[in-house]
Amino acid sequence: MPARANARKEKPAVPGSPVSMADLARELGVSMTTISRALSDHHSIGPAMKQTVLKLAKKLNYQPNHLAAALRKGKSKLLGVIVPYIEGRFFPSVVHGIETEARKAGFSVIICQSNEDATDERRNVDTLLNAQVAGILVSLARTTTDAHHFDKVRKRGIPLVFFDRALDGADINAVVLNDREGGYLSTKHLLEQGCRRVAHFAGLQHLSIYKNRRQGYLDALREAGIAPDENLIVPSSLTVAEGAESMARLLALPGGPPDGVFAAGDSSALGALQELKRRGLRVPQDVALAGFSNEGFTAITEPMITSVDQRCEEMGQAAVRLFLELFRAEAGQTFVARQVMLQPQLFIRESSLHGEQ
Amino acid sequence: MPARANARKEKPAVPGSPVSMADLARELGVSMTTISRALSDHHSIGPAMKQTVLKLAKKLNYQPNHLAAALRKGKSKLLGVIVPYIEGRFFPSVVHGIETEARKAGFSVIICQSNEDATDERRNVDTLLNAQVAGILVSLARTTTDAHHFDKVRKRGIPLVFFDRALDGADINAVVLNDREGGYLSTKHLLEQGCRRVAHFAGLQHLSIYKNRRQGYLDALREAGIAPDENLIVPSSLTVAEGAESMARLLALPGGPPDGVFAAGDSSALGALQELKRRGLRVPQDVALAGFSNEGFTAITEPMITSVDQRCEEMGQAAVRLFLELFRAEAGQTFVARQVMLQPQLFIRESSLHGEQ
DNA sequence: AAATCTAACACAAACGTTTGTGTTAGATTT
DNA sequence: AAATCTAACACAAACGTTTGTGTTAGATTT
Repeated sequence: MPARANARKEKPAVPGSPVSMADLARELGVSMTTISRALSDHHSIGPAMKQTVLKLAKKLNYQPNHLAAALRKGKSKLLGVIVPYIEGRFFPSVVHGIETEARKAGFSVIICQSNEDATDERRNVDTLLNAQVAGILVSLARTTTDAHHFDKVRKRGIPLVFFDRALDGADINAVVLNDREGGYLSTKHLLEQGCRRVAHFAGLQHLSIYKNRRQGYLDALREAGIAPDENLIVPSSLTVAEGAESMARLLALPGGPPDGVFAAGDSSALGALQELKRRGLRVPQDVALAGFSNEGFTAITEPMITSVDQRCEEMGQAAVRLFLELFRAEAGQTFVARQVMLQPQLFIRESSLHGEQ
Repeated sequence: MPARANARKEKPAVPGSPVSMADLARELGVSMTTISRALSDHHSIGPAMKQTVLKLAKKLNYQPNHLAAALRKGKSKLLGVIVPYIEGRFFPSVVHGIETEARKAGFSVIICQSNEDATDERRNVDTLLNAQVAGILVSLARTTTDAHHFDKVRKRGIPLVFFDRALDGADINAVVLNDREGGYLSTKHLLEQGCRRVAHFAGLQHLSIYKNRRQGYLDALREAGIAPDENLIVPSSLTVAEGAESMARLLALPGGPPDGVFAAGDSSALGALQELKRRGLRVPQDVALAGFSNEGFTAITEPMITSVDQRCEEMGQAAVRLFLELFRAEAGQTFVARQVMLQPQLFIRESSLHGEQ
């Protein structure tokens, strides 16, 4: 038997429990230091010993305990993600992108839902901090106005990255879509197709994404020398039902119906489409339509609906990359907060193509 | 100053770092034991002391370190979930159900994607074990045939629950949909609508879900006294394109076209619908259609497509509940493996309703 | 030949909890 | 009045790592 070092009480390995570094050390008659450093490829361990340790680790099926490592190092390999909900197309796709990109860097993602509720969101933040995550990626709940619960995160020096729905201000890290550009491209396209009275289903204006889409719409109008008509801008919750309803109201407008609609959400564009078809109006000949989000169903309806793609997966990836930069720069000094803006892509489909019909 | 107990080296609290139990103990001049037990409402701590500790914890904004607790207790509050991917309707909804239910019980969920790849799945299992999860919920990758990587999980005594896509065998815990019943209900409904030649788009037969849907189809035919016609059973990857193609082939059948189709997936039903419309055939008058999964688009197409709902969220919830039972019974002896079977729900829509058209 | 360097390891403390086992003072029982 | 009990705390080890600081033997330099 070789001399056994650094074993405080020389316990035998208990068969059922998973094998630890102590087990490897005992087996080889070396210290745990050597095991730990051999496994992490430290320079002070000889190549022969490294081989021996690696081989034994494989043979005994040693599995490192990340919890213990995280506790000691003060840094886990967990990445927290808070989304309003996991449904529809957008958030699942972003999460997909996040998980894929995070795993490449060796991080596991813990996912939380805020259910669009600020209180739940606050609880989520605490949960993630208690789980000692290395960073937090968050898309704000609709009801979040007070953002004090994120102060804790910064105070602890934990990287915080917003995606899609971010706080205002220049001192935050965020990945967002250029919603203004999306609104601009969409409206400009409708105008190029010959529309002169383009209406807009506008989302809740206290959310910047909807404010920006509206601004893009206005910019495109101005560029075309068309004065915006307040009657054509309809505040909306952007549901299917409200889309249909808004469409009906627009058709009854004293100034005449619009010849195009840019909806800030696909569902409301769908509602409008259904309403138009019910009335026997043709899309796009009578009214051209464009939505936002590039939901799966936009390629299925008849006619298919033109829409703005939000680059969901790229957004997730970009958020993780930004986190990684922050994480790695941590040791350094003050990192300048950065906003990454993704460019939207307009998918032109039948609902807006006059020439093709 | 009160006497300070149990402080090995009497370190002052360093301002930047988060407050620990040691800080609370120092502040109150009691032992960490008292702090820990006061916070966990242990009976050997007096009510007055409990109040004092709780108040101070709140005042100093003490946040427990779950990692440390998990390390010491050998039990974390993390629940691992492995899904093939996070997209479409099914898996995001199940994950939604899982997260909601898990959080109620104080668990956080770590999510992994296998990308339908057995090797990734194996890696996911290791990752989750290394993260010391309290349990694993998994829906198998399509390519998984060898399931040895789950042996480790059992050996460690960690609850393992399959959902939707499970291994065969009676010694596993699983929550699945009664796919046979789904196929049966769907086909029976088509027969009741007057169909006599019902075709079936069948998925990959090595996956039990598709085998069972096919069996349900056969059962319904037999019950109606109709001999199954092999020409009407089309092996399919269930994509939109293949659905259209299969439909075209069926229409050219020497024995005449079918008057109904039960597709094992909604996308292929959509493909069939599109093909029929291209050819000027009427749905459901010429050919009635029913799909499977109750995807969002089934309520949007014209006509809307009849489909079987898979109870995605209930499945997630049921999987978590089963995990919790296993988790809590752990201390006890052998738990008898259980299979929970959810009953599918048929959503009848225009694509199959002869009477209504 | 003495002094210095380097490679390759070991010591031991530390991360922040939890918990089985003392210990003490006061209350209760005999 | 002595013995026993209970309430309310403290001691100290432990979970499985990581890491700054020794220590030693052999190689290299002066």
